[in-house]
Amino acid sequence: MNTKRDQIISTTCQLIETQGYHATGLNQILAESGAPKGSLYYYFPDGKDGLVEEAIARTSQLIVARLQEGLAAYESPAEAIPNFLRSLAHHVQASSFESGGPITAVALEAASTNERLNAACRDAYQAWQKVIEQKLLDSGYEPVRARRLGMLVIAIIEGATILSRSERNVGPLLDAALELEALL
Amino acid sequence: MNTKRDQIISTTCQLIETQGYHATGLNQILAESGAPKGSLYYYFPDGKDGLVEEAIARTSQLIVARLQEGLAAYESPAEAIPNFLRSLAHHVQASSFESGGPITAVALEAASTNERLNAACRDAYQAWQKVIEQKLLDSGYEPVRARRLGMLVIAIIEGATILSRSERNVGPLLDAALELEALL
DNA sequence: GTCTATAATACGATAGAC
DNA sequence: GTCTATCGTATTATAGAC
Repeated sequence: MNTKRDQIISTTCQLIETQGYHATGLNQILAESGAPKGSLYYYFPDGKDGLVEEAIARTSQLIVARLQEGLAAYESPAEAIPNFLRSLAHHVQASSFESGGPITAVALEAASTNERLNAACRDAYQAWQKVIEQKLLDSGYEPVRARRLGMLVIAIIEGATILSRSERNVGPLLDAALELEALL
Repeated sequence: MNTKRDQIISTTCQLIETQGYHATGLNQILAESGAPKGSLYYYFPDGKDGLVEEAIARTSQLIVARLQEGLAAYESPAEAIPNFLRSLAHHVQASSFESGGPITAVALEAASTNERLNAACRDAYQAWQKVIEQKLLDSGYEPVRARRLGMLVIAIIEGATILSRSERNVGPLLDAALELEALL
């Protein structure tokens, strides 16, 4: 296991979540990760884009795991999904609104200008939607609706997180959880 | 009326919508707006942040107007709001997925790092939520619920737009419209 | 109002020594 | 694996001429 390389990736995950892609410089990544300054292009010969692509993929897997774990805690999706939003609200507040929506900024920055990173974000979003969709299928939702709701839940999480971080108030995430209880 | 100054602002609106804040340089703004190179700090003595702050405010007003106009076309919010999402989907597709979520990227880039721009985005989001909330109040929704749904609708618009731009497919926006019909 | 010139700094990336 | 040094190019911003 290459722990230095790992450290660079996880620092990148944190910085792009808080600041986005363009605001996060390689110098800052090196400095905060404590990695040796000469090692970046040794570990990531593709440069910044290769590094960020890996960071997005790692974040994607982490969120999939968190989603699966959170949803497994309740049998009914109508309980499990709103409670996942509440745990997310807790996480956002605990980070002083510096975390939440770990790839959203990059997704928008890259959507029209960087096909490689756009693809990485698209894959992440689709993976997250699938976890929700599967939970709904397992409890008997019709396939078409399960797919649609999988999308909607991720969209609501993204949107409510943006509003919560912007207001520095988790009200939007908590209110969204309430409305999802009514919808599911 | 200062049309040169206006041109700079509207070019800035378009660029931050497509690319975000940090990816949009002053040089690019000047070049694409056709404004004279020496005039930027004459019109915007506060520099980039002052300019972007005005761009966000202008975008905010434009969206308020579009929302009010769109919602006024149908008496029932359960018709009006989903149809607004459909018109938004059309707009996103017509722009080849370069438009949509006009301040989302900036909101996230600025949330933790630029209080001035964060405040501008927060004000915009609150203004948009109020338009939805008022439409719901007018048709008899309970005040607490109207407020909550005003937030949720904006969150869904933000989230579904992100997913649509990321996938280059307006399916998420159209599906969200369908689910909002069921919810409202 | 608009221009040029430039300061001061940061960026991503590469080369070559060790 | 890690280093330093550096290239080339962006960035925001300012000073001063016209």
